Amino acid sequence: MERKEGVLKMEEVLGNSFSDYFPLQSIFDWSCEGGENTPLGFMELLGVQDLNPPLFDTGQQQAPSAVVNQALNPCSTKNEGFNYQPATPNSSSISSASSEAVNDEPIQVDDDQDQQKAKKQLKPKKTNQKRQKEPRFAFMTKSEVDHLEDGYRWRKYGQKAVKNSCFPRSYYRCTTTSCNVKKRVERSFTDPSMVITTYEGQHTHPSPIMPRSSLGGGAGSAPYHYQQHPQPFVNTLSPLNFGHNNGSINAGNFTTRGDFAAPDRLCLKTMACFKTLYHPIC
DNA sequence: CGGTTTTGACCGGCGC
DNA sequence: GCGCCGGTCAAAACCG
Repeated sequence: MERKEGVLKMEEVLGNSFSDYFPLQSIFDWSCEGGENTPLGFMELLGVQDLNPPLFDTGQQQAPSAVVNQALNPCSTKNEGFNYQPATPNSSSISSASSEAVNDEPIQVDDDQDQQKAKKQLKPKKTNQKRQKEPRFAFMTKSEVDHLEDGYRWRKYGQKAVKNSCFPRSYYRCTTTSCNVKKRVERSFTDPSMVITTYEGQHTHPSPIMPRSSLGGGAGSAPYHYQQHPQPFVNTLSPLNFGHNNGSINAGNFTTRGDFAAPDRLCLKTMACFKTLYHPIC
C-alpha cells in the first residue's frame, strides 16, 4: 500500500463522498508507519504541538496556507467552492452561523405538526432550525477499531448506511451536557483499514476521561492542555484557520494532552484534512 | 437501574 | 415538485 510519495489522497481512500466533505485532500502525512516506538497520543497524532509541521503554524503566515489551499484543492478555481477569507473574521463562519441562529426562532407548533405528532410523537425539535454548520475537522486513521478513543465520552445516536460504501457511518455526540460536539465515524470503503473521523463543534469542557497513567506521573498531574490553551486545536493545526479565526467559534476544541496514551492499534498513518464552513460540495 | 447502543422513521437540504 | 440522501430523533433493547 505504498502510495505515491507516501501520501494518501482522501479521495482515494474514501471516495467521492469524502471529497465532498473534504475538498482538501491529503493535507499531510505523518510517517508513523513502523512507528511502534512513537508514544504518540491520539490527539498528538492529530497534529498537536510537537508534530506540528511549520506549515500549520497558523500564527505566522497565511501565504503558505494559500499555497496549500491552491495546491490541494482542486476546486479552488471554482470560486464559490472555497471561500477562503483569511483576513475577514467578520465574514467568517461565525457570523454566518450566528445569523442563522438569529433567524430561527422557537417554532410554535401548529396544526400541521399535530398531524405529525399523531403519527409519531416528534418534537418540533431543533431540526426546524437551520442546522448550524459547525466547523469540522476530519482525519483518517489506520485502525482496526472504528470508534477511536480520544479521551472524551461519546454516545452513539445514529448510524447510517453510506451511499457508495458498504460501511456504515456512525454518529456520536459528546455525552457531556451542554457540550454539543459531534463526531462521525466511518470506514473508508476503498481502504477498509482506514477510519475517517470527523469532529464537529467545540468541546466546552476538558476531557472527562483520565488517561491511563502510562506515562508515569504525567497523567494525574499534568493539566489538560485544554486548560492551558483554550484555543482550539484546529486553529493550531489548520493552515487555513477554516476561514473563521475570529475566536468566537472554532472547529473542535481538540485538546492536546501530552499524557494521553494512544491505543495500540491506533494509527499507523494519520492524515488530517479540513472542511471550511463555506465549502459547498465541489 | 441508569447509561449506551440499535434501528427504523422522520426531516430538511439539495439537485434534477 | 419530487426524489435522494445525510443527519437526527427516540423507543426499545442491551449491558454492566
